[in-house]
Amino acid sequence: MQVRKQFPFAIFEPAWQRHWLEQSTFRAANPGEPGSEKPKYYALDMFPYPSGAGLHVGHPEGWIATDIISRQKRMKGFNVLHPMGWDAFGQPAENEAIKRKLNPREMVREFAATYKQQFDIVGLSYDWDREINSSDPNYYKWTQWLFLLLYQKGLAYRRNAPVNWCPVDKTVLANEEVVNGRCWRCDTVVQKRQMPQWFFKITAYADRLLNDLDGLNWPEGIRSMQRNWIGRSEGAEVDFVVEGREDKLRIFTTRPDTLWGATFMVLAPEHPLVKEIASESQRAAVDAYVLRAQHISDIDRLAEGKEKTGVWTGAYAVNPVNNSPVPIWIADYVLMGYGTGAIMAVPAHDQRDFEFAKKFDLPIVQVIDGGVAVEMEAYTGDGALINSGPLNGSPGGKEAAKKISQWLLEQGMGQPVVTFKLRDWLISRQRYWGAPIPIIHCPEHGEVPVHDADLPVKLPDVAHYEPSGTGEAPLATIPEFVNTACPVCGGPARRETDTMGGFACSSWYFLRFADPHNDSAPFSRESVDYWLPVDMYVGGAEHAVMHLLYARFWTKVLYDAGLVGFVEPFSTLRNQGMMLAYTPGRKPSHEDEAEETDGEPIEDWKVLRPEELATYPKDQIIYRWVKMSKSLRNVVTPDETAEKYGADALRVYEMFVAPFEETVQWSEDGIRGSAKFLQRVYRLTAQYVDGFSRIGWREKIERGLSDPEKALRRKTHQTIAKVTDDLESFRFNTSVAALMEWVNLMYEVSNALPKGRRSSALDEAIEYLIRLIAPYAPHLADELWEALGNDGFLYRNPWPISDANIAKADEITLIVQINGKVRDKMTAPADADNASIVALALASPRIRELLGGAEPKKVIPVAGKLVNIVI
RNA sequence: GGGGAAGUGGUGUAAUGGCAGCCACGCUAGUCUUAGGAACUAGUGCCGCAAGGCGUGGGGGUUCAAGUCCCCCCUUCCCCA
Repeated sequence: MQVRKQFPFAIFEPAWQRHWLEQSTFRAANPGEPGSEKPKYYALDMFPYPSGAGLHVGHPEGWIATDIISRQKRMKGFNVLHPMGWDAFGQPAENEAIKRKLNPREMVREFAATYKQQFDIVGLSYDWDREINSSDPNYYKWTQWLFLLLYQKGLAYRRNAPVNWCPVDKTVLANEEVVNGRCWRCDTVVQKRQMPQWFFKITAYADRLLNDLDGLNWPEGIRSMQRNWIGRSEGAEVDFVVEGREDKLRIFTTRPDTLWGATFMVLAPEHPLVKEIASESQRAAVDAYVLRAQHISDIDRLAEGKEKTGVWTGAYAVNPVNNSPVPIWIADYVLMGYGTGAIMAVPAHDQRDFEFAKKFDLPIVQVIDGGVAVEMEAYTGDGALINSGPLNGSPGGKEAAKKISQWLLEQGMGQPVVTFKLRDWLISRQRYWGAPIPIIHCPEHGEVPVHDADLPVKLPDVAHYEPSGTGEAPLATIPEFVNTACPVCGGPARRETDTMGGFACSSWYFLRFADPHNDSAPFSRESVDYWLPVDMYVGGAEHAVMHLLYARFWTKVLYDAGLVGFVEPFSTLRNQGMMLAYTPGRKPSHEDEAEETDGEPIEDWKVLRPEELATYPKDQIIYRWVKMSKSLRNVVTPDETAEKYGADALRVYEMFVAPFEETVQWSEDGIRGSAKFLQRVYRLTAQYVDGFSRIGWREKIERGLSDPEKALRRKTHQTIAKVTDDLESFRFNTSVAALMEWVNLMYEVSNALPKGRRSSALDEAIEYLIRLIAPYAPHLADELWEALGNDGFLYRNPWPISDANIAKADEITLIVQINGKVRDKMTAPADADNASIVALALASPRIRELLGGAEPKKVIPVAGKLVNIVI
């Protein structure tokens, strides 16, 4: 092997990628095949939508991490499933196809091919035999089959419902897809519409989805987001009688313990009773207010700090616990869609009620003693109940709330209830590019599921598929698709023309990877029993409450149906951090502000277009760290980076630059360090390739090592342990630092060696270095492994095991402190006990001088570390 | 407003309650008879000639010992309202 100035990654990286591909190196053994007797490991990336915007260096961070884990697990003797596929159905793909005036089917195929090529450039070790595409009929056949499974279990149903309508994407959205009142895809303000829609009854699993979170090895942040999204709250429903009427007003409250403090009620303007109870004198004001509220979005209605508005209806209700009359108001801060659309207002202990009471001069009665009078703001803390009749003196809070709900039940005034914020999952989309919902509407038999044998209901090939804008699905305009026969009576019937939102496809794809070619079932029980659950799942945190919740839900449904034997699909989850780019921009101009459509927020910063960048005054350019994305024109691609520095350098750098889950400010300044490190590995190895013998160093290693060689050997075994540990806990950055330290020491030992001499300790280090670095820099490792005279791929060779006896230091630096400040350092035997290190410390001339004969008040020895002398 | 994460050199970062700053970037000086976006050597938290002192967003506390644990406050990011 020639020692070159620049290590020739451009030659050997593509060569090894070719070898791996040609020999199906990373094919996972199915149950029953040779290799399946090994323990299994399933490392999964969230499957991407292959966008035409292509990849940037932020995308591969997670893929590199799972790849490193996969490669290491193979070396540790696991049968590793590491698959990849395409989340090809859904709005993102369809919108892009419309914009580019392409057929989505062909577009996705083309983009997926590009992605695949980019994966290969980074050296990712996927088992491409298992590639899946959610828009392939062989895949969505089973998505439809699973829809029918949910339908038969009563977990899929159709009803007329007010839904989130995106006027730009021309379809409805699930609650989870509405972000701050806007469409998650195009950022348009969503509208409310009444339409018949399909739902999955995820609410039936709310408690299980909540409880099972506890056992998962997931980031706490994601689990808490799911808990908040599910939003379980215990409270009570209380009935208030409307004075002079039969009607009862039912309210929900999480604070039944403050019932005595309810001094008025507030109804949502849309509440059905509003019209009936409004008094003659108030009617005009009420009608005007109701009309006005219709034009304000939910977001604005709930906005914090907004001046409260409202109108008295002229009616009174009766507080059931003390029979006081309470006026009934309407106000837009109460929403019809939440709870019962009516609240009891307790101004003393709820801030919004407090503001309302102040504004309209309503009575405020304090019922929880917070130590001070409620004057400037509501008191929401705990305390003893006051002004609460029979409950005076007992503590308020959760326990009291429970007791009072029970008491309300006994009195027939209400009952304890558990509510969830979680709503049923809206799955209908009035779009073309999705799996058709396999239901037929028959005039005689109503909704009829399509027979299994008739699946898949194929998406027809059409020239035009743009959404109509009327809310009617594009499929409805295709008679050949719509008109069909009823599976029950054979009479004329119409197919359902809504398609499923993309999250249906991604709710089970991790199961299909276990058995991707099965054409008689979505997957065999045997395959999922062997491969699932996923041992390591990695992706972006943006899927916290959508995909991850839906996939958990489907898994539980499948468990109940006996199709899988586990209740949680992803044992361990890790999220990579965001990738930011330093991006030139400018203040918005007046033209920009004029361009903004009404209701759009005005950004305080605009990215500079390339043509602007050249001419814009330098001193007015404002640089910011913002998310890397095509639309901000700040993308750095993995291909260009790999071409410049090598795929291995890119991999090592992305792992080294920051802790895995941290946000990264991308810059090329550091990557040269990673490339340099790999080059140092290459050159060091090249120096000792001639005459290297794996047997040779093992025979000699026990004899005649110099002190530096012994130190190197210690470092070798310490590093093996460190890297192994760090990989287990996803601390890639510190593991790379440990490898660098070790290589630096190897150079020291090597440079001190007489020319032409070799050292068995160095040979040992080199061999283990190549193995340890293999998951991070697989091309370089295979190249060096071969250069050392070995056959085959490195991943078939075992991961090194650290020898604890060798790793153990026999000497330590003993720190001697006086009053906690370091005053002396000395070497001491590593196993010296407390008594001997105290003796050593006190014997130090420097310490004796500083003590000046004074008797220490206290001496604290910490064996193996330090002695602290207190004077 | 609620929930979560975080704040350490010029920069990215590292530190089972036990020497703050490992590793890397950058920078400074030097070596290699040309050149340098190469390689190597040495140095590099701040103040100070030095001895030494000071230092982990701010303020308290616990401890022989606090970046780390507790309380209060400030700032940034993410999620939910």
